[in-house]
This record gives sequence, C-alpha cells and structure tokens, in this order.
Amino acid sequence: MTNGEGDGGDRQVQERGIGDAAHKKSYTITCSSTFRDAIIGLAESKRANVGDIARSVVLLFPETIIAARPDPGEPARDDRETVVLKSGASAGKPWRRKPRLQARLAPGLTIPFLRRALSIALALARGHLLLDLATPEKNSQRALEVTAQNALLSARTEEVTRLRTIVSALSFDPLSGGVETRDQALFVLGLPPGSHPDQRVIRARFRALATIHHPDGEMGSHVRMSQINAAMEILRRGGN
DNA sequence: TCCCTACTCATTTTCCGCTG
DNA sequence: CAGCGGAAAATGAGTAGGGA
Repeated sequence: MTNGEGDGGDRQVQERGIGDAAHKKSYTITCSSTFRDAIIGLAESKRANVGDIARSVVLLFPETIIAARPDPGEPARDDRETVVLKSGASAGKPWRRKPRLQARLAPGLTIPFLRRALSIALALARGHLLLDLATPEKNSQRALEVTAQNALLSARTEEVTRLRTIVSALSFDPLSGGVETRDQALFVLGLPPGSHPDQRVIRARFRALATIHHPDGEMGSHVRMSQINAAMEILRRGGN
C-alpha cells in the first residue's frame, strides 16, 4: 500500500479539508458479540461503517452526555469469537479472542467512551431516546437523553440550514419564463449551451439534481424541480 | 471524453509483543 | 506457552489530474 507521503495530491486533500491519515488512530473496541452484531447491523442498515457511526455521535453529542451513558462493557469470559487465518505462515490456525469492532478515528478517545458513543447510536436507531422525549422530568437519565436528543436535533438543523445556503448559492436561478428551449434546458441541468450530451449523461445529471431539489427532500425546491422535469422532457423529446 | 496513473482513506487481515 | 490485544500491513474503493 502507499504510505501516505504523497506531495501534490496530499496537499490537495488537506486543502479540501478531507483530513489526513496521520491524525487518525485505529481503535480496537472490545465488546460483547451481541453489541458487536447490533452495531454492525446498524451500520449496514444505514449504509455506513462503524467509524462513521462513532464519529457522528462524538461530533454531535457533548462529551458529558456520552460519558454519562452506561458503558455496554467488555464481553463475558465465555463470549469469544474464533478467527481462522486465511493465509500466511499460520494459515488455518484458529484464534480465539474477544469480540471486537475496529474503527479509525481521531486520537485521544478511549474504548469505553467509544462503546458509550456507539450505544447512543443504537438507542437512537431503536427509538429509545425519542420515547423519552415525552417525559423529560421523570428522572435524570431521561433528562440526559432528552438533552442528547435536542443536541442532535439542534446540530442537524444547523447543518441543514448551512447546506441550504450552499445549495442555494450553487444552484441555477429558476428561469422566470419557464423552460422552453433546448439551451434553457441545458442551463437548468448545468450543461453548456449548445452541447449535445448523450442520454446517459442527461439521466445522470437529472438524477443528481432531483436528489437535491426534490420537494420532499430537505433542500427541496418545487420551482427548481418543475424546471428540471421540464428540461428533462425537452432533452428527451429532442433526442440526442 | 475516455483511460490511465497516482494518491488518500477505510476496512480487513495478520502478526508480534506482552501478560498471566 | 498460550491467549490476548494493539497496531501494522494488505487490500479495496474512490477520486483527481493529465495525456491521448
């Protein structure tokens, strides 16, 4: 594998703010097999990975909220997974070890803290925190969970507002007279006027824009979506 | 416009050193 | 000495840039 010492490309990645491997650490999170399976299942259902889930909770929730969560804990003494090496000098040899999750995250975190963060993600996914929203005064644990939920909602609202601003700034201005010509259709789809993109490109562009501007979406715009549909219709009729 | 190359990052697999 | 855990190595996916 490459060693991450690239020059130009590395600079570009850092400038885009994607991050760099040197400032991440690989964590081995030992946990019960039940907890491990639940987190993996959650990750698969969300089309994410364990690192994404842990990162989301760590970013969105105050440290005190995560620390206040009960630690799901280490696996029981008889709770072990067997791993059989598939290659190398020890191929075929079975290894018994504690069930684990692995993730690459920023350094400075502890395993119990990450287990707590993942348990919050699990509780959210199962709707446990939402249930507690209705009865915040019942006890302090529930109050903590409501605070956590509110923190999540607040951060999410902020993010949506920010994304709306970005999408609005980057999107086409709706045409006052609607979409009537081929050039106008190309403009709406963000394609150069006079160009002749094939249907594959047009469909791909339509799908990308529809994902952003569909009225049911968080960034939705009924006017833009109507003009995107009209543009698609013109380019489809016109053939290419 | 397409393809190839170079690169980063995430995930999976493996191994080595520590501990009981 | 075997089990265990941390982390390195291997592998795969994704993306940008440049040249044909």
